[in-house]
Amino acid sequence: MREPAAMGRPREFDEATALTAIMDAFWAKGFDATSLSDLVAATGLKKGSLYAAFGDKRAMYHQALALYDRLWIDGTVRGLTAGGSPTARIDRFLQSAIDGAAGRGDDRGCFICNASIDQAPIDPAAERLVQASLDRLETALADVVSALPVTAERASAEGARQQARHMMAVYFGLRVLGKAGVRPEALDGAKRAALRTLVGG
Amino acid sequence: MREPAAMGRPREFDEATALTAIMDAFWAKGFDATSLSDLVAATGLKKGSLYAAFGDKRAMYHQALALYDRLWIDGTVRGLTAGGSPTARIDRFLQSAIDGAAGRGDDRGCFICNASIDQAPIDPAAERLVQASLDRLETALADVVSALPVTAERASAEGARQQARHMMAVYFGLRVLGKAGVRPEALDGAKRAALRTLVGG
DNA sequence: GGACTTCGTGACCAATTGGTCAAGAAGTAG
DNA sequence: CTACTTCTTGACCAATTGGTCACGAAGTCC
Repeated sequence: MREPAAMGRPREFDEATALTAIMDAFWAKGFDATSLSDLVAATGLKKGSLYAAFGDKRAMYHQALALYDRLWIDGTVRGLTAGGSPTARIDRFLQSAIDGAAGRGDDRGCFICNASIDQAPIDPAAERLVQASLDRLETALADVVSALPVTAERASAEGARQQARHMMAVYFGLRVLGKAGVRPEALDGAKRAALRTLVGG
Repeated sequence: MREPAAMGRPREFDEATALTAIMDAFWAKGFDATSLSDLVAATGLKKGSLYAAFGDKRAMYHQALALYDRLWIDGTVRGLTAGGSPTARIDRFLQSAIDGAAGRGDDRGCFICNASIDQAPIDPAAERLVQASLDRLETALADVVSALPVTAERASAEGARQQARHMMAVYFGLRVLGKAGVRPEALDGAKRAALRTLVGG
């Protein structure tokens, strides 16, 4: 945590922006399909600098996941804790999965979702990072669900947790279907059916 | 479609079992992480034979996806069209996503789900194959939903479609969460909350 | 100024990647 | 048996993979 120090030659590039570029690369193509040359191209740095600053490829991936958590999960959690009725917040949450999908331009989906599929099962450190993000999402969702009008079903904390996890599943399901190229209108139908769940008793 | 013919030296291996081995390999590790050597090891064949019989790596992947559709999606669709009440069938459907997950041994998840994430966005042929499987699942699910007691919500065919897509999303969401290592009990809670959706009016 | 430390660069590395091909083996048709 | 066709095998290929390292450049500290 020593800010000053820094003896010798100072770094010429900004680590934060470099890591953002790394995150974008991994996010877009996944761990295996992203080569060192991709990372070099994305950051504009040379391999040597990359290794000196971030460690090997796996370490870069982990730091990219952590950065995603700070940049995007943070934002999502904030979006869930404020702004409109509980239902509206959950609607926005699910809608973000639809917008990020087939809508042209951004077909990267959700980095956490991608990492769950291809790295979590074979990389314990990646799994831990993913789980941390999932936990934060689930907690935020549980809070929103608890703020909904009370029903028999969600009278207990456990019932609210279950509904929160249900919404998580819908969210990631929409992400998968979006990546598969399912039309946005179809995703919207799924979303509406899922939301209808929350109102009734 | 000529069964007889076969001039010259006959093949020494069974193409069907070889393709099954290929499918298992791609299913377990994804397209990028599965190397030709992996395929050679999985099938017991030499590279030359593999290429002669199935084409290049991408072609093998496509055939693996098609085989998965025949072997597993077929089975899932059958499980949805018979055996128990509509609710019980959907329960079984969702439960299969939970069983195939954190339960030790099989952490391959669902091949279609994996392919949606890593190949569908960059391989049009893979996307088509995935979509075909998704369509079959959705149709089967819509039929089951229509067999449920009628409610205002699913009075229309469109309403039933939406609920079917909702269940699809939950299914794939459970697959993702399962790959991320979420505990089976937590997945079960999400499943129960999702199923409760279907009963009420 | 000099001593010291860190950084950037490009050359270099072994291993693996997906893929091809010639030659011999093993069949079938007449 | 001969002619022909297909299959199997292993050697071979260029390109790329992730990763290292020595050396000169560029700073800080006294």
